[in-house]
Amino acid sequence: MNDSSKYEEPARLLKALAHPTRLCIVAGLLNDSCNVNKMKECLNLPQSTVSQQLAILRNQGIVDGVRHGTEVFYKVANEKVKDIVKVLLDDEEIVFK
Amino acid sequence: MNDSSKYEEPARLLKALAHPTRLCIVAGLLNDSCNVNKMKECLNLPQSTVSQQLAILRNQGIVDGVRHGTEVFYKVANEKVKDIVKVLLDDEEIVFK
DNA sequence: TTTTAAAAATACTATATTATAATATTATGT
DNA sequence: ACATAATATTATAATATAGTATTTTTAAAA
Repeated sequence: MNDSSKYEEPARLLKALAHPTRLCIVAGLLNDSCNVNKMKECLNLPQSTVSQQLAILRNQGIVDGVRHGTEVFYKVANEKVKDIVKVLLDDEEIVFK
Repeated sequence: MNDSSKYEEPARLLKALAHPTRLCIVAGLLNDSCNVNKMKECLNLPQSTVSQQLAILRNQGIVDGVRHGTEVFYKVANEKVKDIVKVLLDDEEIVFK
């Protein structure tokens, strides 16, 4: 039986990843954590845009952030997502710098 | 440099997968090919809906179909996608029947 | 060549996503 | 308490996607 309700959760997960900015964020966090300001510089996007994309990733448990003073450092919080992104991007080294 | 144009193609691929029906179709085609009518029965969706979702998957090279008479048999045409879907769905056996 | 079956394409409404400016929150330093 | 820096939230206009009835195409059978 191919009850499609079974696919709703995994589809939601993929959907959260399926955007160039969000994919770039996750790829950049695969190896090192990073704060929002640095991301926004690297991505050349307004802070609000980056925060919104981070919220979408957070809502799916793909990333999570820890606050250090005024900054929040994000990391990838889902191992399955790490594997998927590595397969998708051919395991290349990606870093925010 | 985290130039996000680099992520546009892979994001498009994920986006095509990121829908319960399309994910279900791809999962169902992982091991065996299938024609549209059988899919539509299994999925309990109108033929036009299934064909539209197949068109989206075809446009990203995720599936392709071969015609046998009036029927078109679809299969997964992208190895990376197979790997991603297996990781995502924990490698479970899925078949249209 | 007309009919029938299967699949694809079209048209169109409803809904969702995207991007970003503006505003609010949270934490720190003065 | 006030100013400032970093991040989050809200509001909203533009654009994209979803679902499906209807129409068209493709191929086979009568």
